[in-house]
Amino acid sequence: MAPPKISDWTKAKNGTNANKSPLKFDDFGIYMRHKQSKLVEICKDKVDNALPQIFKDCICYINGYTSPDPRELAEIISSRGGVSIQFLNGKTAVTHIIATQLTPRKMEEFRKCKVVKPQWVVDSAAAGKLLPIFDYSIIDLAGNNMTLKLTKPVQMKQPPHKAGQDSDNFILQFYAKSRLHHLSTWKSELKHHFQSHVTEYMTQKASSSQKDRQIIAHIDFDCFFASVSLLKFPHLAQKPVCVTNSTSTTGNSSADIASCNYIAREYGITNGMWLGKARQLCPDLQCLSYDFEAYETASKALYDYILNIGVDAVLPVSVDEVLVDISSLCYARVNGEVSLADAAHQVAQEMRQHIFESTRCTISVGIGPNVLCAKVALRRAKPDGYVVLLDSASIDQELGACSLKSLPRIGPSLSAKLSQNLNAHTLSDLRAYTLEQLQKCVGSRTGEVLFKYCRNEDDTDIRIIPDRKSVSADISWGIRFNSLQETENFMRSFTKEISRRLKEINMKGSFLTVKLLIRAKDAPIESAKHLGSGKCDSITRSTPLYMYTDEPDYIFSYAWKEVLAVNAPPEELRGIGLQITKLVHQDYEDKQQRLNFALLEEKGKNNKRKSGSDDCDIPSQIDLAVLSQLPPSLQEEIRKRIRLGKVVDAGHKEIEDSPIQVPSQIDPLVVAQLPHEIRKAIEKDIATRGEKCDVLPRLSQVDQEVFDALPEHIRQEIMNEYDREEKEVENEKEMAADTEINDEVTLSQWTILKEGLGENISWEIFITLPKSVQVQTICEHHELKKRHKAVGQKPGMRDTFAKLKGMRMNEDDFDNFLSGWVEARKDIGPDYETEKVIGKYISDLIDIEGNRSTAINGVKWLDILLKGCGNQLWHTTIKRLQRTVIDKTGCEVIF
DNA sequence: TGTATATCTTGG
DNA sequence: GCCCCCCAAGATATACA
Ligand SMILES: Nc1ccn([C@H]2C[C@H](O)[C@@H](COP(=O)(O)OP(=O)(O)OP(=O)(O)O)O2)c(=O)n1
Repeated sequence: MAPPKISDWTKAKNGTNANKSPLKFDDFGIYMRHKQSKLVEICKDKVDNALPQIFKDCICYINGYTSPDPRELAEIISSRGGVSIQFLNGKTAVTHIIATQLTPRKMEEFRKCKVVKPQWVVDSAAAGKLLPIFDYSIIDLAGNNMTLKLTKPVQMKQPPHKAGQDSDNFILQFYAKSRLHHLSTWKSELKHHFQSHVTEYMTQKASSSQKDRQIIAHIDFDCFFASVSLLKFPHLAQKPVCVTNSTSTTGNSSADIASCNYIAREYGITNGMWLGKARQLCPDLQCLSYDFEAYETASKALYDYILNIGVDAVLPVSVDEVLVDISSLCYARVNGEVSLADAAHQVAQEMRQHIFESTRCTISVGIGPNVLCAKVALRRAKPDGYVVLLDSASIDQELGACSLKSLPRIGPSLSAKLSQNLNAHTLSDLRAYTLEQLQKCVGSRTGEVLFKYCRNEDDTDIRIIPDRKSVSADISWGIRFNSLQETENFMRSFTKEISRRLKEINMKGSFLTVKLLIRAKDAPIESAKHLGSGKCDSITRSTPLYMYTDEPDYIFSYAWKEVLAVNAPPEELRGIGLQITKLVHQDYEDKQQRLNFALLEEKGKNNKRKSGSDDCDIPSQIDLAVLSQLPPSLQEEIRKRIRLGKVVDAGHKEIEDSPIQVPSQIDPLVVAQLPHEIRKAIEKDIATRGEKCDVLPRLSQVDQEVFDALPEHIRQEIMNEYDREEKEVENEKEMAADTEINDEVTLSQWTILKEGLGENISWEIFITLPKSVQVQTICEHHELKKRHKAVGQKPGMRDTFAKLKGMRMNEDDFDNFLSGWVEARKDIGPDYETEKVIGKYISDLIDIEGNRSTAINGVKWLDILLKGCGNQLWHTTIKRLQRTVIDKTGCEVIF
């Protein structure tokens, strides 16, 4: 089965498609029940003792469309002593499957049974005896499904795919059957979907719902997988059931139970428990198989509904679980008769009714003023109910009594810590501690969260769905390699998989982390769970990729290097993970590249002509490895500009040593958007040459619009670069004394130099350079700094800044200026130039005018303006400005 | 003090 | 056949300046 996909998740918004459920699940459910009861009737009434009871030992499952139709077939069978069922109850021993054709999936499922065509039933009845099934089999003797032969060969008896030998198929099959993989993938897709959706809503709704008290609803299907899987086996609904991969009916199975119904829970069975243990608790436990498609369908019904009622914000928690802001929805219903709580009750009831009608599964709803309270309310509501927790008395009561472990963000580890160190088991236990005590015990951030929890507060803002920061794949099941070759086979397939995932979301990354799970020394060779990982040591190694990439072979080359570096025996490997970070959207990259080359051409026209050469100014040497790691398009550009005759091979291993030439003037924008590691490499190269070249473009050279279009983490990185440069200028005086060169460059001088030249160049290499180059390099280092200093002194002013600087502003003017700045750039983030001017302005306010309060209040105002803003850049800016004020005033505790 | 990466924790 | 123990984010820890 292909990885799950929610490509056509609803795009309906309130209005157009309102109340129009695309599903007819309600009808479907009724239809199923009807059908089921009809069949029972048939079985009971139509037994006819006058007919030969040829089917008396047969239990036949009629699958899908048949001719004669299933009803008629059932009649033939039951009237002759047989049992026919139209629904598999999971584990009943069916003797015959009656089907015209089977999907590969079903084929797999029914491998053990006799699968025969409907005509077998008809002919046997006519003959008055069971005919041999041979002529009626839909499976030929070679083991191929005859009816499907034309499309795709079906492997009937193939042994399971091995991770190290048939890696592609192993990975495919593993993920197709992994519920945790489905769960994770669904969540990612849902989050992505609602990321764009929410922004549309929020722009209008933010202001109104921020003022009123927020109302959050936490919605969750009851025992989701179990409920949905039960739809097809309604006769088991009153029995203890669970959903699991295991097909065995007895024995000590190590299969996970994904979900069990509430009847099973009475026996102490829980989600995630092994089937073997659950059977000990309840021998009568019924097993259902996964039905991922049906889970998607039910989930879609829920999310469709949520969108159609026009909520203020949606935060998907899982495929079956969602947090929604229903503030507007509730407030709109409030009038003289209807209180806010009444409105919340109505909304919850309507939700529950609608979802049951459309899915035949029950949801529970918890409603509260924040996520914490909604979650607690949900717990009390389960199963099949709802709880509204809006008045402070009941909130106090419910939350205080809550066991810590049941609260969001408090898992086994944290709750153990709290119980051991603070002897706290409920929120009211925790109330006795100060913020500082809590932080000391569990860390600053978590301490703050707990402190707020105790006061029924929770800052979680469900409107913020941050950008994706990583893409990863893990497998820690079925990993059993006999040789390094098998490990390599797997890694090749696995890098293909991660590449596929990157391409699927149109992203590339520039940083790789490899995780290896290695059998722990005290763990047995074979884990308790069949082909499981058992207890392992985890080793992670990471490396830059030197370019934004989604290419499987390229990623493999680095991943494999890391795997080899760990040097673990292949036999001991139990799990492997790949993670790609420092992501960019492919769109960005394309756009930027086009932009940059347009700019390059422009520059060529304006600047290069007068130097008399349209070639690069100062050709020089660069490590070919560095060049080959640049994005292909950039490589091409460089080659064009230096007229490199032959094309550089992408496989840089063979040609590592041959030096090529590179222009010293690379477009600053191109440099600015390169991954940090590459910029460092170029810096290193150019600095080592001792040429006068400023790798990091001056700030004024960076086009603001282009800068804004860059992904956040890159903008952040560029800003950091400038920060670093600035600090160096400040330190220059102290360093100057150290860099007098006499006979030898000392190591201490080197450590200082290193910073400016790029960290990758080693002392050993530097010392081998000719003295003249060393001197030149160091001189260059100083030159570089002086120029940066000059830049810092005359930043390019725009009109607004001139105003800010020249005008004698009062506090309101300043605050208005800040408001305007935030309003214009709230989403794209601050521009550094304005930030610098503001920084200078507040410095001057304090230093020259002695006006501390305007400076302090201005920065505080900025903080208030950006409360709840998801853009990290703004928060970094605020921090920096706060730091400026703190430094200038010498007062640490203002903010 | 901060930044960058490694590791742990959480949740469904 | 047994069985399909994923994956992303946030916080803290650690290393280094
Ligand atoms: N260890 C787990 C926990 C959950 N799930 C899957 C199956 C669940 O049906 C689904 C939703 O998880 P919930 O925690 O919401 O649990 P249920 O919906 O099964 O039950 P409840 O009524 O307690 O929500 O996620 C799983 O595969 N393995």
